[in-house]
Amino acid sequence: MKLTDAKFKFITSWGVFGSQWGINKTMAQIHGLLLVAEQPLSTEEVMETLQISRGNANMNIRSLIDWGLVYKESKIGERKEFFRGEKDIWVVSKRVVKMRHEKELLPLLRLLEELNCQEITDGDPKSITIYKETIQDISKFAKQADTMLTRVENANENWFWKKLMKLFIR
Amino acid sequence: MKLTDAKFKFITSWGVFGSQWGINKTMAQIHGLLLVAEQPLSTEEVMETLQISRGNANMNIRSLIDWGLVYKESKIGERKEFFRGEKDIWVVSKRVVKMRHEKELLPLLRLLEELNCQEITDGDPKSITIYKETIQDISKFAKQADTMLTRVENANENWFWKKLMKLFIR
DNA sequence: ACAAACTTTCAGTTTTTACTGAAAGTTTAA
DNA sequence: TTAAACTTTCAGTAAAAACTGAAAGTTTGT
Repeated sequence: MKLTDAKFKFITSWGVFGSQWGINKTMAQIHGLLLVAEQPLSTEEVMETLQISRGNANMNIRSLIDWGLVYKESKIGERKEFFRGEKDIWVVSKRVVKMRHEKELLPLLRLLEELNCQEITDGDPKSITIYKETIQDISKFAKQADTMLTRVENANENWFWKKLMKLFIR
Repeated sequence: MKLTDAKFKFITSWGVFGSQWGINKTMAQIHGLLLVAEQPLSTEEVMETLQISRGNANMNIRSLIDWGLVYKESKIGERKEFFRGEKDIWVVSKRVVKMRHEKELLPLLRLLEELNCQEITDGDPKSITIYKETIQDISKFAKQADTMLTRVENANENWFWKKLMKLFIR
């Protein structure tokens, strides 16, 4: 098998996995491409390799930069921008965790807070109690998850895995 | 605020959060509805409450059953099927983790295994080495994540949080 | 100040995903 | 064995998400 073919296989699959997470296929493919690229690539090279339009390439590269998974670079003597993928997979996952934390858990916490504060004025008292308990349970859980995620986001790789592995070996 | 309104607010938002994860909006709404329902509900009641068609309700309820988030129940004297939501949020998350583990991580592990085995016959030796290292790093990480997830899936709630909290408080 | 080189935006289009509703299938009771 | 009561399926349709490409915007060197 040729190296190029292996890389293409990786990129394509990375796209599929990405789309199973909330990340769109092209965004994941660009990320995959930059993960296995030895040198930073230009927008043109990304467009060409993945056969996508300029707009598409540009938008998704921006997104990846927002996520902290790709960095903008310039080469001396070149006016074009080049893009370098974050290669440290631990850093990549921390960024993804952080993004999902913010976009998925924090809004839930806010909603639960709001529902917890709302006085329920109308309804069968027993039903109200049951409902409040349900919301309380979910809140408690969400808060614990929040604490844990915050800590993962600030953890150091070796320390994290070492501790975590130890933890699970009863 | 009326109890019914609060519940509706919860259900609608639960749908939004669901759709940010891979779960489709209606599936998440049905789940939300059954989370705050005191009694098991019939397909008809779900259809009516969420204003959705029979086919849609049926399909998504099946999905929820597959995920282990909803149980089928029968009431004596009633021919209809009723559906009860899993209320223990810890159980709910374990099921979701398990599902995502199977659908998202295992296929990645298989791909990486495959790429690791493939002999690369053609390409610059140095480039091949770099590529192999990249794949190796990702593999190593994916395997650790796999081990961890498997253990979470089998963990007991109190034990899990207690240990985890201890772990993170340096 | 100009224009070449490059990046960003966005209206229109394509692709993908989800939903409807009616028809087919299944179960139960008489 | 029949039919009523219920569940499932799926072809067609609607809604949502992603992509294209050309036009507008920006930066840089002379």
